Amino acid sequence: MGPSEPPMTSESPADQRDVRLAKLAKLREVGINPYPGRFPKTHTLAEAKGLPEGTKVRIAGRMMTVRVMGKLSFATLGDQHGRMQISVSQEDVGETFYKDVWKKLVDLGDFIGVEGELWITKTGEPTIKAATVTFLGKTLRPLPEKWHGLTDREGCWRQRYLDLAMNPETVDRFRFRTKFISALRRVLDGDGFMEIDTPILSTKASGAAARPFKSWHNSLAMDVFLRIAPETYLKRAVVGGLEKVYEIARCFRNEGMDPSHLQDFSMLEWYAAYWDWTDNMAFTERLIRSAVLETTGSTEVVLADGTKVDFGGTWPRVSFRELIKKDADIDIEAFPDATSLRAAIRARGLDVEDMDVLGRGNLIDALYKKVSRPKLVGPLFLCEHPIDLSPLARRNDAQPHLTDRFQVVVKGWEIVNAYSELVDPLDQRRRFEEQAALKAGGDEDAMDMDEDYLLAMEHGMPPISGFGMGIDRIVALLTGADNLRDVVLFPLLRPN
RNA sequence: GGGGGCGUAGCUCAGCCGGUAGAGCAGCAGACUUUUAAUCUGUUGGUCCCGGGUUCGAUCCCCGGCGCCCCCA
Repeated sequence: MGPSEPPMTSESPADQRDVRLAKLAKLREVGINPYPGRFPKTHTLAEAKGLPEGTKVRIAGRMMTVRVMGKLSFATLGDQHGRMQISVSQEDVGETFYKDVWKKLVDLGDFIGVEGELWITKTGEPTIKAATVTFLGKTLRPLPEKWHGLTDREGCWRQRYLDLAMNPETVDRFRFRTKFISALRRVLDGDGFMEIDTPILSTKASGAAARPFKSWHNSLAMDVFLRIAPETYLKRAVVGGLEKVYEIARCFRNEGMDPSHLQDFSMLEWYAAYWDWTDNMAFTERLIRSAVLETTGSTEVVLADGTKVDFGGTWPRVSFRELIKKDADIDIEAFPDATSLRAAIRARGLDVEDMDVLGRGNLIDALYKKVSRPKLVGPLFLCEHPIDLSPLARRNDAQPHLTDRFQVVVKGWEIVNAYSELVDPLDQRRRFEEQAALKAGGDEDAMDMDEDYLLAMEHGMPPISGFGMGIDRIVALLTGADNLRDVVLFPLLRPN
């Protein structure tokens, strides 16, 4: 032992990390590599548990608990799929190894490999009787407590690896996320959609009404923005003749955070040529229903607060106008501009954030979010959005002040936003101009003019219907999480 | 932006009316060949989030700050 390593005696108190550093040095001293290169396993722990007695196996995992009783020990190993008991006896592994290595140098949290055969203890526990124990990775810090695990919510976010190592339900939640996304991919791929990648960094944050993150490209010497949506690029692909495309796109919005909004999040977007919004609604119901059924085993889901939501069958269609009329007693059709609508909202004694700077579209949206959305359980389709709320959506043929658009709302959360796309380049130009004017007037969520996208549009678009879904949100709903950070492995937090 | 709450050992948590801190687990030393939150004996470990203030004395009261949560705008 070197001079810098504290002796492990009760007279010389040491930090648990110091104790483990000393053990690490000791391992090397006795010729054991604490960090070997590989360990071929024959079975996962879950697999090994189901084998017949007497089967020889090589298994590996992290030491989760240990019970040393003189010359015989039991320990629990943990791997990605479960836990399993092993037994280590002095008789089998030799007195020197047992006393000097197993009892003195192996800590909870260490990775070990075990070669041995399966037996069943008198309490019926399938156990691997170790013929050899191999060191696979020395830990320098203790794991959280074996019984309670890591429960501190902030701790789980900041040190997700500990949350994963200690709490099986956390692993289950993230495994669900992965399975759900694969289920979505499977339906889309099976329906002839092509998965493509579009830029995350671009010179224009387009495709949604949101504030972007801004950065600087050194060698091009220009501002770049992190995408707020993949929309305009996916539509450029449709211009090029890719008729059904989708992307699972990480998007970034430099806006307020709350339990249902993160600054970076995953969105599924697709675009289908020759479809309209009603085709899209039918497909949306089918996609979500089948992904939910496949991953949860039912179309009915219980949310974090106990509310039951059923994704089966046909979901109700509710118009934007009816909803606001019902909840705020305001008929938005009667107020064709922001000024009159603002007066109507004030006359009902309602207050909406940033009321004086919002355009009519965003004003209606803010009103809906205040009076209606929190009450919605769903799943339901919210339809007939006003045109000034939907700068990229197609105008309805019969009611030109409305758009062919729908959202899916579940428990007050917007899960999906979709519409028949605007494919008329001249109409699109006018709407960009209106948005730019709103932005100049202080509506920071309004959109910028996007000439490059207009150029693509002018080369011709077929009828298109598009769709966007917040992956994090639906996964949170389906897993009973009430904060999106519970379904993101490593959420952004201020440094502690 | 406003209001409320939380922050104590590696982890989970106590801590009364202000008297400089405890438990369980983990760790360390020992006993123990069928345990599984093993048990038993002994024992180490603290920037009580940070900085001020009040006080003879502050984990506790006051002010400011930091991190996180919840609610509201």
